Amino acid sequence: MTESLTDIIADLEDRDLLVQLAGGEGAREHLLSGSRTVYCGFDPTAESLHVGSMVPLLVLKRFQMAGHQPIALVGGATGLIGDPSFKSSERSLNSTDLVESWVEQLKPQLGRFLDFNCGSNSAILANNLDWTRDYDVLGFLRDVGKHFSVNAMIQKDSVKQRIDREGEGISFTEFSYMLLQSYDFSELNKRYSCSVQVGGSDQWGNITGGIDLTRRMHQQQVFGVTTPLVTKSDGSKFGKTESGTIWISPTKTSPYAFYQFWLNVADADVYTFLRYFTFLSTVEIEEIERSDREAQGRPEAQGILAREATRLVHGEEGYTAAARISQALFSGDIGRLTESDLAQLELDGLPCTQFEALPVGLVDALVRTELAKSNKMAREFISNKAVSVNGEVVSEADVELTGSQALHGQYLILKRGKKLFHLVKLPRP
RNA sequence: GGAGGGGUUCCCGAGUGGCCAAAGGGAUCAGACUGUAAAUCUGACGCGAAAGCUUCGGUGGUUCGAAUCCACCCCCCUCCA
Repeated sequence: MTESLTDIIADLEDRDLLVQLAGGEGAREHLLSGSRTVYCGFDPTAESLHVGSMVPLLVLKRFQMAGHQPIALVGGATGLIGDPSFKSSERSLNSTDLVESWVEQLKPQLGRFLDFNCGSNSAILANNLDWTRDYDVLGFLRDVGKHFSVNAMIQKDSVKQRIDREGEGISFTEFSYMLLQSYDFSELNKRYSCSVQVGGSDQWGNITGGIDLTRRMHQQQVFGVTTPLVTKSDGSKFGKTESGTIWISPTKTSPYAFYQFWLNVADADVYTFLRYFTFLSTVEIEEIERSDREAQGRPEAQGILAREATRLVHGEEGYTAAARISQALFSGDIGRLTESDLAQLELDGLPCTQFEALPVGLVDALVRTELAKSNKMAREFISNKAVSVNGEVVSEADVELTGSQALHGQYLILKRGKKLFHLVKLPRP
């Protein structure tokens, strides 16, 4: 498999996915002259990865596609400590049980992006708890700690605000994080001859720490590649919507919601995101951009991005289901949906609530379906003409939902605002 | 252990006895305009239909009345030991 090496660095540069190379001039040459082992770590800070983690993860995949061997590392150990990099305040520690369960949930998510069965550059899944759990304190301080200068560590940008800024501080626990991540790199170098680490640009300090440590402990020159942190043109935070974080896990964010997230990406960001989040070639992406510019009206790019990203994360089936729901709900005529269309929407993961009996006041229904947080909000939405039932705007707060309105005697589609739908299911008459 | 500073509604941040459900900004939500964009404008933003009720780290207290005063406790920060 090593014979088909491509220039991964050129590819990353092309896609604006390369922020910095660490480890000196030799990095590109190193990657071009042979199949290398490349690692990227993901800390368990929740039960699922979110879209923000996709950039480095896909970069790892890009390395594999370019002929290198990827190691996806789950931070079973580092997740117990907490990375202080560019965090404005100390975080509270999660229990070991919790972190352990998150590790188990992250593993399959990481795995699905990489190929574990492709010969010499098959992916490896590792957990840094494996080599830190039984490391004794004195040994660690003597072998690893001795190589770090606190003077240098407090100069790092990543912890500067925690040290300089009035009103903030940093515990020794978090301060030690860098030692652990650095040690991971040197350990992976020893175990797997891993010579490249990929990470977001916020990981620069931790990566260079690992490069130095590996040189000191094993006399090996290793390298780092940092990827951009995804930002949005309007300055708001990437990966969050009104309903919260966009997760990879289908139980936390349905494929439909995931698809909608990408579909709603701003024009100003969409071509950048195509480069970051899809495997379409830059030539294809430029072509999309050109044709969008020439056509007036709605660009194609969001649809393509949504399709590609959803396929990557939720597979072809997830994508078709998501696209099918979107098509049904946004193409207008909700009243024309057939009974099986509606049943399919439910199966496809449109949020759905079973009601036991009718009539139910509309205000009540909005609260029960979580389309409104409180009765007060529900009333406000109704009076703003933001609520519709089966596609018909309802502006009277005291309206009751009755069985006779139900489509095919069984379903009601509630809509709040322009984009939020909820299926209400009634017992069969 | 000592000295000092601080903990306000999602976030930042005013408020230092009644006019405070608590300024201002941000975020968010809805509407108009649109392309399920962006920008802009309008409105909402503790709960309640309302009367009213519950909030300003916690618990008690002073007072006709407390986010504001007092006591104790918890947590954070800075400096000293």
